[in-house]
Amino acid sequence: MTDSPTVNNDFIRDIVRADLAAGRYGGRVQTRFPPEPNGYLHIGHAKAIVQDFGVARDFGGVCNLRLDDTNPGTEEAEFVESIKEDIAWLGYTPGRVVHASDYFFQLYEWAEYLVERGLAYVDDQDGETISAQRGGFGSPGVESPFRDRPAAESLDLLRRMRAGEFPDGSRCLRARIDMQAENMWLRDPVMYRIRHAHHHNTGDAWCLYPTYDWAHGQSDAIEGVTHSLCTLEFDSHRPLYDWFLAHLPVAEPPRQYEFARLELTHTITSKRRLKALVDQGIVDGWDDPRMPTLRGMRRRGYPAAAVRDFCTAIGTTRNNSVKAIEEFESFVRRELNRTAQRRMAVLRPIRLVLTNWPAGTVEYVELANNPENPADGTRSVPFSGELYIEADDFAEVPPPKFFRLSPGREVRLRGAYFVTATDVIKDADGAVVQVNATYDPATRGGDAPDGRKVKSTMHWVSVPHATPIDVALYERLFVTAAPGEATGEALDDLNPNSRELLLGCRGEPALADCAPGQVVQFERLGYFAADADRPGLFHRTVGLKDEWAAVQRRQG
RNA sequence: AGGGGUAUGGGGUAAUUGGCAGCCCGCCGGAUUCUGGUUCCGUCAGUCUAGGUUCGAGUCCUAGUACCCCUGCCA
Repeated sequence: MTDSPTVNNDFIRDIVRADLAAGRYGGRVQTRFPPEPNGYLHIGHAKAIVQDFGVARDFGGVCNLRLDDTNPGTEEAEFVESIKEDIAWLGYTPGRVVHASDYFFQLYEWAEYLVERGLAYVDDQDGETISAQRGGFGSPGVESPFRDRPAAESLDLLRRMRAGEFPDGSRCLRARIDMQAENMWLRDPVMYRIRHAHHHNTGDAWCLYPTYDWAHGQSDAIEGVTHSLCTLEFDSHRPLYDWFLAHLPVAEPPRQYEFARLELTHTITSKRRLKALVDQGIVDGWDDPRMPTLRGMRRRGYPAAAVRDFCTAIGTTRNNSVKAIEEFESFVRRELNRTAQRRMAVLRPIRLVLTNWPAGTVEYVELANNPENPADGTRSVPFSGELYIEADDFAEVPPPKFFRLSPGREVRLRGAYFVTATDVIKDADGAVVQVNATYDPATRGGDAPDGRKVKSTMHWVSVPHATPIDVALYERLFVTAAPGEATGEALDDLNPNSRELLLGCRGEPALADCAPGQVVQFERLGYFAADADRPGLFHRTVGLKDEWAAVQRRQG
């Protein structure tokens, strides 16, 4: 390929800088984000969006949103709105919102221009024949018998095609390039196909629709795009992109640059496979929190800033690679740690009774909403002599390096008191159902006047104030494959994920105040997002770093 | 089969174009801490293979190997 770009983590900006320095495009930078409106945007698109809009922003240019709607069979107006919303959620504003179909007329004029110059011709053969004639890798193609028909004849036929005289698939317009070319896309590619179909934007004005290759570069040129960024699979299309523009009256043609698409472990970023999950009812829809769609991630509580930062950090290269989902999660955690308020909730409760607590007394303790951000203020949480604590926070026989509650040991209940376990009550099976303890009234607020320390602080919920809340837990982010696909990982991940589990208890009045979509950190349990539509339902956004894994390891 | 692209610690990604292989995630260890979280510090570990050029090679040359993309009237 010509001018293969240097590879580094931001080679596109290097190119733009060089173009600017060379005075190309009059010092102007313009990009575009060109999704086909046939599905919802996902994490893979986020990388392209961050790249397209980011480059424009960094160099004082604009980035248009261009709906690439050249194929009326697959595109629906329904998706156009969602695409606009998702881009806005990510924090970007298109310079203009345009459609490839806005350029259908100009495209058609340019097609006649090429026909008149003998650079395009109408082929009367069907698709199967054309495909067979294209040849294969290492073997040349066969020229169409219509390749050398007079320009006037092609022009006449093209006009009649446009007028609707011929049925679908009966003829097509082809660029007249080179049937011997090593690059398949140069073997007289199809420019126009006949489709008597309704188009969401142009209605019934056309029965002739341009292919991607005929529409894309030309749309870029019409719009004033300078740097046309796309994914690596279009690398082999670039000579065709350049060929069209070289033969059209375009002064300073845009250039196409390709980068690797984003892939994540434990995730699918194939529109086709995501659609299968939706269609088969495996997930609730495109905005199911398990989906790697922008809508799914938003519902799951991923901050847009985290998605943006991740896409920026992974850089833009020409290396195919699969990013670890853990790295993405680390960006989500970093952002959420700054912004999410803290709340207490107990996932697997065990009862803790303070035997020396004055019966019937309730106290309120003040807790910081977010130690990372004091401006978030404090809240009052009810405390009583009957509490739930995390079952894992108590061990009748503490293993080595276990610092939390066990008989005879003193720990702190966050923001409240020091407590010391005295004895346990077991059920018929010998399982601990209640831990009895005493509290030290002098330690109110969580500090001992005599300066003694405890090795652990634990979260708790007052039993009389506890309320169950729903939490949708996901074992791992998203899903890995559509059902029935032989990846070996598929449904195992999905089954436990899709269940909604009861998370224990709610003791915090402020929990009820969670706005739809708000993310909180439940102490030591992870980050949870309040569902936008169902009050009282929380989705697990991400766990804390490595969650309990480190604990398990230490405990052997 | 032909063409193109890409190979750097466990996972990613840099290296002023021939000059001390750096950074992020992760792991492990330490310090701080009202949660074993956060924050801070530190450790571990890498140039696909085989030759060659050179004072010096991740970088240049030769020959291999592996993976990705390309024969839609999809984008």
